[in-house]
Amino acid sequence: MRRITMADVAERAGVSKATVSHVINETRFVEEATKDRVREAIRTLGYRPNVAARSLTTQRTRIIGLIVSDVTNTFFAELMRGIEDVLVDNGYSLMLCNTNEVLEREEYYIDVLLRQGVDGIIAAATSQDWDALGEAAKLNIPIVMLDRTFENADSPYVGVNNHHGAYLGTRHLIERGYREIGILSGFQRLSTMRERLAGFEQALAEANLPLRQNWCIDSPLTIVDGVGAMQQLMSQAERPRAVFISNNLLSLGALMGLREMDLSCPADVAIVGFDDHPWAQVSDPPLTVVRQPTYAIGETAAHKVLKALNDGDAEIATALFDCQLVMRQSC
Amino acid sequence: MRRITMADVAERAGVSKATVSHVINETRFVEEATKDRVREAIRTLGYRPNVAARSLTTQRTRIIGLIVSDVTNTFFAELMRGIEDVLVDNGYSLMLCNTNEVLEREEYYIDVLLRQGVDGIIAAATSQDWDALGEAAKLNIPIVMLDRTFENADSPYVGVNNHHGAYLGTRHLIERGYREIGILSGFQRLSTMRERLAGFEQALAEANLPLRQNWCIDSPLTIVDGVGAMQQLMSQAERPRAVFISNNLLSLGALMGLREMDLSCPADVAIVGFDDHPWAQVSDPPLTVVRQPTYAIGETAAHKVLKALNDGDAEIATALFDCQLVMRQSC
DNA sequence: GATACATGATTAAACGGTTCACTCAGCGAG
DNA sequence: CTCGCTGAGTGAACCGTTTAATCATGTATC
Repeated sequence: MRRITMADVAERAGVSKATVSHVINETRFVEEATKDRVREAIRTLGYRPNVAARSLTTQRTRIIGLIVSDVTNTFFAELMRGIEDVLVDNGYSLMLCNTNEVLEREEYYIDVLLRQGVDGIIAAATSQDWDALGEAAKLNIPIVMLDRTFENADSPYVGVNNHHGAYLGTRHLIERGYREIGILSGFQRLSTMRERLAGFEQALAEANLPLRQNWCIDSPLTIVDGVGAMQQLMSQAERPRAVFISNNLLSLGALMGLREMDLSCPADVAIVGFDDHPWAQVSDPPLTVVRQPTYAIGETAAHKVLKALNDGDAEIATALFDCQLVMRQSC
Repeated sequence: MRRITMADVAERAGVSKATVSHVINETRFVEEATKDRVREAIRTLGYRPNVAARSLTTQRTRIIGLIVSDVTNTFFAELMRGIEDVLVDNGYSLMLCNTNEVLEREEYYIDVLLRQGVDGIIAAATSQDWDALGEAAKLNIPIVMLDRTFENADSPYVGVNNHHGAYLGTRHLIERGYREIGILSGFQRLSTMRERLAGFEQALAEANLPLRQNWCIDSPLTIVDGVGAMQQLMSQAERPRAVFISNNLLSLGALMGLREMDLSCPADVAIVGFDDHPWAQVSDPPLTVVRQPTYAIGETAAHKVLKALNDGDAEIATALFDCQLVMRQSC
């Protein structure tokens, strides 16, 4: 069965293709009677515009590319939900690109998005410079940096005040009386991780506590790496009494690691994590965490791309949200 | 800056557009020397084919639409990861449609996917009949049902043997000596939920245990509803000593609900959940669950759409995976 | 009655690829 | 010498829209 095209509709309604187009897009005045005939034809024929053809002429696709590093991380999933909700509301679709934090895959995906001709890109990028995203920028495609950014990224950025968040969490540990504090952190190439480490350091410094390098562990942001990192930390001769953990996957891994070593939290070591997670309420122990307004971050990011798309010249500002300390029982 | 088109490449390489196309797609023999000139031109000009134009003639988009009900549910996220991994490997892109389990949104999205001209659809549908997906089927777009299916769905289905999974979980409770067993289940309109309930019932029947209606609670598949459902179950005069929970979000909610009521698991009530989750290992107590091979299910679903796309007439079979009981300490 | 101006719709040229049918040169066979 | 074939490449139609330019009609103006 041949696809129904605009020409079919035009013929059936006894008008020209142009008129059909104008009825559909409301781009010119068309007499009510004619409109009715067109709409009637559309309905009875079951006509559905072909977006490929449309994008070919309009040079727009109403697709936004979303680059994230790990969809199975609830943090990103929640972000996606926020983004997607505002996109649907505005008639945009979302093309998902999951990079697993590997650079080549990110580059590949950016190329795909450009061929696809996406109207905008929201990126929780794993790359740390303009090499990959620069291609998009050159083509004047609006980019919004999500969760992380990098030096010279002149695109708007939507995220949280990581420095302050980590500061908050660490200070909480200090206020609770802990003096020997370590940190589990991720790739230092990620701005979030650098900022959180800095916040951690500031809190220690203000309290005149020493920063011990062997208590600062960097690891990839996965659960298994979290297990390893925590065990590495805790198998030292002198071990910390408390740990600030910069990422929710690492927190989970850390909890598992402790279990394997038969250490308990907070008795043996206290924990404050970054990013809240529904399961953090029922874990053993329930985790004290620094929470980000994740869904709102997603929504905001989406609004920003759309804004850039609609009033093109407007300068889109970066948006930084505040974190919030959620106290539970891990310290 | 004007977009670079195929004509530019052709001119620069001193050949026709046709030749350029053949070089790119390897669709005819082209002399090595000519190929080189073309490739050189592509590189120096930074040419990137326009997929909209391409799809317009080929009538294919190399996009697969994925319909899921809740991206923040790790189960679906993991499914997505599996799907996406095989799609990238095959040069396909993924358009994400998150329905939040609301029918209208699903219908809207299906329409969007059809306009977009996706090549195939993988759907963890919320709809229970062909009303919504039928449109796609009529257009001969391959559909793969994911996780759930419905009566008369003649599309291939990829999921697990839910009946047996639930049976396994319930029997485990019985073997552990529990006699008063309830169930927390979801929308009965979803095939998964019906099948799990049936498996539960069979296990009870085989053990000659009564099925008490007031111990069978149905609720929407969200955490908060899980809290309510568990509390409803446990605030009865006579309450069960064990519960089989058909979904991971409900399990989490149940754990929270117990906590609020100051009941402990497994002392007051034992739990076996459905779907594993990394956090289930560190929850209090670590949850005994029926695990699905989630990532593999996703991969398989993706392979099936691609198969349908490549050898169009081949009959694509349904794939049912087995579940596995993961014993921890909640019973 | 001629001119100008709205009004509502049409025509045709893009948009950027793919692909079918065709050309052209070179070569071997009869 | 002609014919037919082969190998490499070209030309142009087409895919289904949007949109600028144009047109036909009716109405108001002078």
